[in-house]
Parts: sequence; C-alpha cells; structure tokens
Amino acid sequence: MRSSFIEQARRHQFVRCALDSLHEVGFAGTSLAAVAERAQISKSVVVYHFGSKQALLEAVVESVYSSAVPDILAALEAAEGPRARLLAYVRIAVLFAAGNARALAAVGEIFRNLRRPDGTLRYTAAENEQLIAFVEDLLRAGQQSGDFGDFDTRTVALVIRAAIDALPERFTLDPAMTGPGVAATLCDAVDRMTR
Amino acid sequence: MRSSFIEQARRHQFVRCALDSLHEVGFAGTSLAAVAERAQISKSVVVYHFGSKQALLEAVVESVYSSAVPDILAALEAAEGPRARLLAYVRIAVLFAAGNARALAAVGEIFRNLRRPDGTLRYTAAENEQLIAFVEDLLRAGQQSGDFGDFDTRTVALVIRAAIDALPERFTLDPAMTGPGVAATLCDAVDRMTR
DNA sequence: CGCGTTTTCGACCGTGCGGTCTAGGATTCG
DNA sequence: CGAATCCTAGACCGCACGGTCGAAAACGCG
Repeated sequence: MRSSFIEQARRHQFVRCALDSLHEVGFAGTSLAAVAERAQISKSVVVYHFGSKQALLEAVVESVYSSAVPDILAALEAAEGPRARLLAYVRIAVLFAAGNARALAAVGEIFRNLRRPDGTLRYTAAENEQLIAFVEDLLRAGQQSGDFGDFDTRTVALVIRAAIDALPERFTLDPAMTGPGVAATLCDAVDRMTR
Repeated sequence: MRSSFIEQARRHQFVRCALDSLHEVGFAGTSLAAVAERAQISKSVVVYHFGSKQALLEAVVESVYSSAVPDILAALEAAEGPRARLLAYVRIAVLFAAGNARALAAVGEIFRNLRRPDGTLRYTAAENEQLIAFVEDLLRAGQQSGDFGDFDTRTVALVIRAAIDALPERFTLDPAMTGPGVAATLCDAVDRMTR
C-alpha cells in the first residue's frame, strides 16, 4: 500500500479545511495554523502530510479541477454541431459554478496569490489563456460552418470566459440566482452575440 | 497651509511606489518596507505621512478612481439616447482600462485583499454591485424606449461588467491589444447582445 | 505480545511584518 | 538669530508566519 488509509483521509480532510478557510478568511488568513485548527489537530501534522503550504494549496486546486473536467468533457461530447457545442459548454460551466461556487472562489484565491519561494506566481495567466483559446476554437468552428455570424472571435471568447469566471462570486453573493436560470439567460446572451 | 508641499509630494510619491509594488510583487509583497525601499526612504516616513498601511492603500484606490470618474461622466453626458449612452460607457471604460491597466490591476489587488484589523474585507462586493446596477439601468432604459430587444437585463449587465473588469489583466498580458481596437470589437459584441 | 513503522504533539527557530519611539536634522517664521 | 514645528533615520517591539526537530503515542503485523 503506497499511501495508507490515514494518509488519504488526512489529505482529504486538510484540503476541505483549506477550502473552507480560503473562502472565509481569504488567502492571507489561510495559514498552516489556521488549517490545522479547523481540523482540530497539530500544525505539524499538516506539514507532515503535505510537506509545505504550497503543496497543500496545489492539492486543493487539483481536487477542484479533477471534479470538473469529466463533467465538462461529457457535456461537450453529447452535443452535435458548433452552436450546440458552444451552448452546452456555457451551460455546463454555469451549472458547475453554481454547484461549486465556494470551491471555485477558493481556487481563484490560490491562482491570484500563491507564489513560489522566489516570489513568482505559481499559476500564471497561461491556464486562463488555454480556456479562452478553447472557447475561441469553438467560435471559429461555428463561423467556418456558417452557424455563427461575423464577429471578432477573440473578443467574444474573452467576454464569455470573463462572464463564467465572474459567476462563483455572484452565486455566493446572491442566493436567489439558480444554476439553471442563469444558464438559460447566459446561453441566450451568448446566442445573441454569435448570430 | 493645511498640508505642506513636502506632505503632498511624499503622499503622491508613496502612492506611486505602492502602485508599482502591487503590480510587480502583489498584495502580499507590498509591505511598508517594500514601498519605502522603492522611494529610497526610511519605512517610518511612510507611516508618518499615512498613519497606517491601510490608509496608504485607501489613498491608492482614491487616487485611481478620482482620475476615472470625470472622464466617464463626460462621455456619458455627450451621448444621446440609450444605445449611444451604453456604447459610450463601454467605449470609455475600455479606453480607460487600456491607459491605466497597471493602476486598475493594483486596485483590484487591494479590493480583493485589504482587510480591516478585525479581518473583514475593507472593500466589499457592494462597490461592484453599484457598477452592475448602473449598467442594468442603462439596459432597462433602452428596453423601455424600444431601442433594445427583450433579454435579461441583470445577466447582460453582469456580462458587460465582467468583460470590463477582465480587461486590465488582458491589456498588461497582450501588448498587441489596443484600446480603440478592443473598444470597437467589444462595442460590437454588446451591440449584438442588446438587439 | 513485541517490535518496527507511521503518525502525532508541542516546543522551538529564523524571518519579516506593521507599527512605535527617540533623537536629531531641516524648515519656517517671529 | 532663536525657538517652534516639521520631517527623517534607525533601533526596537510584539506577533504570526512557515517550517524543523525529538520524543512519545498509535498502529500494523508476525
């Protein structure tokens, strides 16, 4: 057994506690001591299982992303044609944001703040760039097939991703917003933009 | 003389140094010592002129905002009719973001990270909410006058603001993006969304 | 049970933080 | 010129941080 039962359980526990802490007191407030206190355990145990604060936060990011990717890929494969694919992407992204607002907000904190020992950002803009490029590919495919109108694919892709990235905060702020509701209206807005 | 020449000059100098520091090493890296070092002066002088780190960063926010508001108001007053007003707003917002990308990114760092001594965020989401509401008012006015089509004003307002808020980072990342170019294509996207 | 490994604890270390304090230089102004 | 005020430097304080360490406890297994 490479990793014991306790090892797995502890890692999962600390990732959860770090998520809660990031959401409630932000990146600066999420110290090793704070995470340990939430888990009601000694600080050095966190270091024992993760080695460093950076490794802990990277595990948080990994945890959230690995829960998102399969759903998104499945939704994309189920759609036929450029327009349906784009709208399916927007829809599943909104629904995931609605169901995981806290986790995504926490990951955002990590992306914007976590730095390597030398001071450089751990997560650069390259990750976000990939997401924008993916949407832009969807848009170009639709333009070439004639499903979409003529517009600047880069700008529209940027607008779509910006809207999706803003959702986690909005969902936590306004409980009246529902996943399906926002998905429908946002799909409508995207539909209008791409005609 | 309420505030001496030196007082004004120092405050302006430290605000500039704080802006640079926020942009280069982020919120966590922007300590009083770091700001003082950029100004090549003793740390206690910064405290002497501002009283606290919080006051310094609030002065940074005030400085950036006071340079934006007059331009935006002027652009709005010059426009006639709902559609022209909305597009003028988007246009001037993009142009300001293009010309002040560093400053806006720095202010974003402050908004997301500056906390009061009790741990609560100094700048809440209420500020952003005001901006969204303002755009939504522009949209509703256009719908009532028949200039705009039928769509969910709240969602479209959110999309527009999210796109504008994402611009400072994009401008610093991609030097090929020009203010007028992005303004034109974003206005086009907004125009499509609101028909 | 008994022994080796894994896990936990709490004391401890160096560092950098925001901020205070004292004392001395520079300015201003009567 | 002289005194009051403004400004600056640098030592210093208490604190919280990320991380280390040695010893003790818990566990797994023959």
